[in-house]
Amino acid sequence: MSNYDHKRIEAKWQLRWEEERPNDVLEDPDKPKQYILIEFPYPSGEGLHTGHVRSYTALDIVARKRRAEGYNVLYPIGWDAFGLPAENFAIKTGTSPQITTRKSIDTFREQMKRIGFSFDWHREINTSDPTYYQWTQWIFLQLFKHGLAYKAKMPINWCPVDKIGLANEEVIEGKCERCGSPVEKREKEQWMLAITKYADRLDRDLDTVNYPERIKVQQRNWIGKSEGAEIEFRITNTELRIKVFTTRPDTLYGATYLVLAPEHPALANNELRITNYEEVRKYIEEAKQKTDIERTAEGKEKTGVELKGVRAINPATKEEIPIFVADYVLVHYGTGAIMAVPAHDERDFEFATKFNLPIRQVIQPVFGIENRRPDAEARETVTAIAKRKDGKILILKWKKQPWISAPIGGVDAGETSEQAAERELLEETGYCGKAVMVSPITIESHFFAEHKNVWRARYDHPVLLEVDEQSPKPISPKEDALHNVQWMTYEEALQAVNFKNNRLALELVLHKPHSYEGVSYAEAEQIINSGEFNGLSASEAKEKITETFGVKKISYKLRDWVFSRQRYWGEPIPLVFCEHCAKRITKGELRSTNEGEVRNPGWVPVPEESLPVELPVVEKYQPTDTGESPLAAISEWVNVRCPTCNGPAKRETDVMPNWAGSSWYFLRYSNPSNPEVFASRENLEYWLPVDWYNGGMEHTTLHLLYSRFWHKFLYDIGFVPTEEPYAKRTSHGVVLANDGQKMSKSLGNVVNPDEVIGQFGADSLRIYEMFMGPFDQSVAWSMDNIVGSRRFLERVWKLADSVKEAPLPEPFEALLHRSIKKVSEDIEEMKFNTAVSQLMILLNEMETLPDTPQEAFRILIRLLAPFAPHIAEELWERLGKVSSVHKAPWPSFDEEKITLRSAIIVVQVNGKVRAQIESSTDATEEELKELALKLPAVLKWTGGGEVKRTIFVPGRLLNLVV
RNA sequence: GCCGUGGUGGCGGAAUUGGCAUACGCGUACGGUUCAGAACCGUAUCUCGCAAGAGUUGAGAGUUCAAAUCUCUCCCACGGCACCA
Repeated sequence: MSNYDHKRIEAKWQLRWEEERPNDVLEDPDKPKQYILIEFPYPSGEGLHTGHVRSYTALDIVARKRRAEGYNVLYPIGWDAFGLPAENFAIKTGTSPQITTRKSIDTFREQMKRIGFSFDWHREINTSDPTYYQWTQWIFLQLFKHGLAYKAKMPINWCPVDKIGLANEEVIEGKCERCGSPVEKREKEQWMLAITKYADRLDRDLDTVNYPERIKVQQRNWIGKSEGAEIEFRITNTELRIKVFTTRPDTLYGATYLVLAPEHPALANNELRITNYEEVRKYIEEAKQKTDIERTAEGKEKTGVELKGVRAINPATKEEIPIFVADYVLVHYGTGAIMAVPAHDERDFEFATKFNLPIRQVIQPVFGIENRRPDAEARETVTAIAKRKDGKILILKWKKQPWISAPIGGVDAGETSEQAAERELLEETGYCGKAVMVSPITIESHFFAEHKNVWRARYDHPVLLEVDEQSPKPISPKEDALHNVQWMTYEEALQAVNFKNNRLALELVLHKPHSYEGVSYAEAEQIINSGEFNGLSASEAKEKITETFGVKKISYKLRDWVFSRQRYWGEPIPLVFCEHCAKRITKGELRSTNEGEVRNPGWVPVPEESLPVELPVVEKYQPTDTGESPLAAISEWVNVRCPTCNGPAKRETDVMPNWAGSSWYFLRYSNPSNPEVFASRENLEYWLPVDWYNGGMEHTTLHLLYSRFWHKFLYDIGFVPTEEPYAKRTSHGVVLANDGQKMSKSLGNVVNPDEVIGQFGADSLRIYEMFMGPFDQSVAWSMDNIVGSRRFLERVWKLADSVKEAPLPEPFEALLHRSIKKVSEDIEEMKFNTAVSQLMILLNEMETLPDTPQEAFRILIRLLAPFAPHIAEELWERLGKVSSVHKAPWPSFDEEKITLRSAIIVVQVNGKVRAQIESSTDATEEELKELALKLPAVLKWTGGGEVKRTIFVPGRLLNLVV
């Protein structure tokens, strides 16, 4: 037989698939469905990237396997075609994005077909196609109508180079994500989407989906939910009140000053009647001019100005406390104002130290703290020891400075998951060791700064010893969850324990502080305490203090989505502004049931039947310096009639961000050419949710969150049948260049898949990309290693020559069945590298057989088919099959046949391998022991001595302890 | 600083209910084939040691008959977030 000629074979089958379209699917209610999805690419001018190939091949394998298992599989492809590169290219060359995009798409499509992906090409979509973005605009209008889109003047991140407003998500370390230049702040009218209204559900519903933990964690962090309270502070000389948000209402008695963000509205026109307003105004101006990097680049050095002539009243202590403006407080979080509790917050502590403000502790860990090492630095792990009512103890750890972030309930601050589990256990069983409100003492900050260990110094140091009922022994870290303890005195402990490695837990039993330099405890208690809340646990205190002085409140880090781009190459926002209607709505002459119109007076939606609002052809793509879209220059497009009053009106010239089209594309795949609706209910019900969605980690906080938001909204208004779009999400690692760096044009280390295909073939490329390393980890490309994959396929090719009707030898049959199992399971777990490895092992074994049994070879080909579809198809045909290998059912395995009848048992003496015995799998311990003790290799090490103990793992191992 | 992931031969990596560490592939060496080379085939390939043997999974300790895997104390790399009260 001829040599393996990948060019001929791949061309032949690609042509056949093009004609026969085996992967175009129709909805078939009688067949179970599988919706397999990859993130559709942005069709850049650079062509397909090896990273695309890795991800698409992986899910292609999954899709092909699912088809072989009898599922009706939807594996679609499309183009996320709006985006900056095409527009920037247009600015440079004058070539319209429409043209460059079309060209790029053609290239991508050709490249993909050369790799043999089993996409359903008849469902191809393109976000920049008017028949597609018509529906993007439609969805936007629904958001508008439901009051989730609003125009707001707000400081936005402005990139002076790209001349574009950026979403927070697009600002990386204060720099523009695209060009890396420092981002400025500008006030700009922007369309916003109220994603924060969905914050809670976006967080909560993560429990219902199958995403990797790290994605859930990242999303949760991004949403940043925190529960707390809003508390009002009265101001001395005005009627004004200032609201603060805090997660620690239990520390209210320790609030010794207030801080407002520079942008806080109460500061705008000296409403507070500050006597040093000039100074304050100057500070605010300075803060505004600072970019985000500058604010953080100054390190942790806090700045601020006291507002003279006004004071706030702490509602709990009734004390008058100073107010500051400082830029360490952010406007857009909480209420833009905080109550500062320096004793229990690092930042407040730092500020208070610098400005010499009182620091007042109000929370005390109950059972004290334990230091693993007596000389431990402040930032090391500290441990709280809690004693339960039944006498058992728990050791809880956190990594914080105990006197600054006093642990709430022992662990809340910075606890690990393990500790959380312990806490839950605790809460169930009930223990008496939560932090309590104590009568606090006031110390002056200068004193505090000099004596940081002062709180520790107040405790006595008896020793806690873990004691087994029978024999006392020092605490073993392994069993530190729950155990019986007794309490010993320090002297007793010294005698019972050896101090090796200081592995002795010192319990710092809580005592009332003895005395203080200058202030006795008794005196301190007189000065201030937590009043009627003394003695409560911190969590109880939170509840009660919130009830008494404020209201419960939940805050999120997530901010509303800046949805406007002053650009050309995007979906036009389908709204017009009508001066006339604006006036009538504000005056109340015009009533609208449309929440968007009410909320944004004068903004009128383009009627749905007039959609799409098509992107007009322009001559200049350059955005203006004032930040307006190039669309603003086309007066015949801008000037329209108002859909409501038919008066003169102007179109919105901003376009949508890239994220718009990709927020719902997976819905369109279910019904891609429907002119009536974005997708029919029927088709959505058949295909949704997406069963398996793979993509990059870089999209976890942007695309993934945005599309979940849109989906939930569409669910709420009754257009999609599921609350979550994706049942399962996985992510791929990045393919790096062989130098371990990111592939980039400027570094000249980009690998072009076309070249690899030319030299080695698409099948080799696919196999290599799967074999190169764990799918979810980054791997560097290697041109040297790819030959291994090529050789593997060549050997499969050659083996076909020796295929005969031949029986399966017994040990080989076991391997065959084990291989089916391994490959099947590995695909499901995305362990493609070991799946390929198993195929290699199987091939190696087959090569040692005198003849290649037909049956075994056919199974090999079927297992190989998802990975290397072309060669598999060709060999399948050579075996005389008329129908495609991709239509053949997935091989099944027999668990019985996997277990070998005989096995090699490892014999250890004292845990070291000394010999091997070949025996039947079901041999008993006694039989094997007898055999083993006759072996010279074993005798040498047992020395004929008595075997004290035997450990036996059936079918695997025998360990003799002498 | 916080959160997450990872650290195993010359290289990519395998092995996780604790049970033969280094599967599979690359590279390298030697041999075969060849006029020669490429390709291909075979053998070898963690370290020390002639060998018997001993050591080895980022470092150190612990638990165990047995640890890459579990526990503790550290170190390093990568990714994300970063004054979020």
